[in-house]
Amino acid sequence: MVAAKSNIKTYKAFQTEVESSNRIALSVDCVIFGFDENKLKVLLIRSDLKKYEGKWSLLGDLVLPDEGLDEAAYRILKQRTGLSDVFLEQVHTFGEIGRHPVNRVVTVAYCSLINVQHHKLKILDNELHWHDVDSISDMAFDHKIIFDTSLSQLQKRVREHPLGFSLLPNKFSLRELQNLYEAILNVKLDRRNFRKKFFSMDFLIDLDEVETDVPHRPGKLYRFDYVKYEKSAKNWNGIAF
Amino acid sequence: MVAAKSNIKTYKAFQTEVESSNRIALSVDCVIFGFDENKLKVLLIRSDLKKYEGKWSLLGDLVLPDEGLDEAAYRILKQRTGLSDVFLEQVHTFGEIGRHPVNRVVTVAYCSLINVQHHKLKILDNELHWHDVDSISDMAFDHKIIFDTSLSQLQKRVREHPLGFSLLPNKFSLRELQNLYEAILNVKLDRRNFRKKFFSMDFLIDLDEVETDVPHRPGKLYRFDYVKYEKSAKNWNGIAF
DNA sequence: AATTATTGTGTAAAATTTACACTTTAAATT
DNA sequence: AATTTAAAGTGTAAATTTTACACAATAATT
Repeated sequence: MVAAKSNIKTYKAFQTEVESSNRIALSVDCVIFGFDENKLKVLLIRSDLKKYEGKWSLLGDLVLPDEGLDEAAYRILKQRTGLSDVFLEQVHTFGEIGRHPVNRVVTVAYCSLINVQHHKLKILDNELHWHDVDSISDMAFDHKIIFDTSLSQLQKRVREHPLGFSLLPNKFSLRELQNLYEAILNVKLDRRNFRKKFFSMDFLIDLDEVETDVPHRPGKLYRFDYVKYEKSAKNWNGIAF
Repeated sequence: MVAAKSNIKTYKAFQTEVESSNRIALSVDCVIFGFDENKLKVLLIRSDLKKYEGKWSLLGDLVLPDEGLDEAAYRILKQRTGLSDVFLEQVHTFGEIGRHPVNRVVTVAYCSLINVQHHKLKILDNELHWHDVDSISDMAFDHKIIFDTSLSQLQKRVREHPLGFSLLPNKFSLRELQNLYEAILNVKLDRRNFRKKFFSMDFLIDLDEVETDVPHRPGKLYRFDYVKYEKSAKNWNGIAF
């Protein structure tokens, strides 16, 4: 009796298949958002490719053979900003044929939110620069598309989860929080309704402190209660404005 | 005067960098959802790796050097189901070090929604099988995680956009539509409120036909107005249940 | 003709969202 | 010290959306 035709491949067979296919390079690009002077910013670097000389690009690197994708993104963040322990989320993977002028490079985009006031944050490289998100026109590679996708996703996420706090200093006033949301969503919000909404969710901790050095009545300062948020996040419906 | 130290790399330099790094293989895996007998289904194939013999896996393949990611996903769908022109959306990219037992393979997951009643649909391969989504336990590789991620994303998407229609025949009754939503979201919905909601959005076309061969009062049949949806999608707030 | 199973329909209460203006406070100015 | 300035802090009513809920109509089956 003849054995039934089998579809099962050995390891060897698979390995051969992988090796014989032309390889594709894999990179990670980070869209690093910050918030400063009431503006949403993104951290960019001058392109290191001659073709894109003078253009700005996202912070990225090839993924190392022995590191995961998230890991690669964290490495880039750490290298470029000195920060670890920051918000980081995969956004989308971009793999159009012609997206890189030299090689076939598929890139996994990550969105990161950092607090630019953080004392550890040092922009180590003078090729790096914080750009206003609304003054970005063209960029190197397909990075404008990646950036646009990431910003859209941030706008969506920030309505569903209070991620925005990652962009603020630990202590912040409600005005700062509202400015942040207005900057991200690019809308004007009603102050009373905004306050009502945020107080109705239970994760602002009143610090019993107030702003200093403001030329008017100072606002109270709060911090975000991550613990309470983690617990209540599931049964919260998001922010409607 | 000495020229300032430059950060600019030539094509050559980049190419060398890419080539010298150990390469990572890239694949695409499709989570193909269907809806049949009032149950949400997913199309799986018996694993072709000896290690996972007897386990089921998603439909995937290595990405070819000259094809984009979406393109690769469409190719797989076409090969396995005979269908083109179906809903397809990238979900997430999985790149943990040990996720593939033989090689370093990073995979881009796609979610696809197909109408299993479609006349073109032929499951060509008898290694393929439609599984109830709620009876899936372990799978080959990290495919259970990929599947869970895709299902969660589907549940979320289906509340924001009426994607569900892709899973139904062209003509459907409101009961079928509700069954679909109940199957995807795994909840019971109020019939009157469900109908109200769907009629309040304007993209059901009354076909002036009714179900046949039902042993009770037949329901009216509708079809989905893709054109109207495309126009009104932007200013629609999603489905709350 | 009666039974059966499901379709089709409306309304009232509850919850959420929106629109909107005046008083309070601290710093800066006179 | 009094006045000015700029933003903080606060409540309510209307509109909208969501939820809960029950009975008459219809076609097929008996």
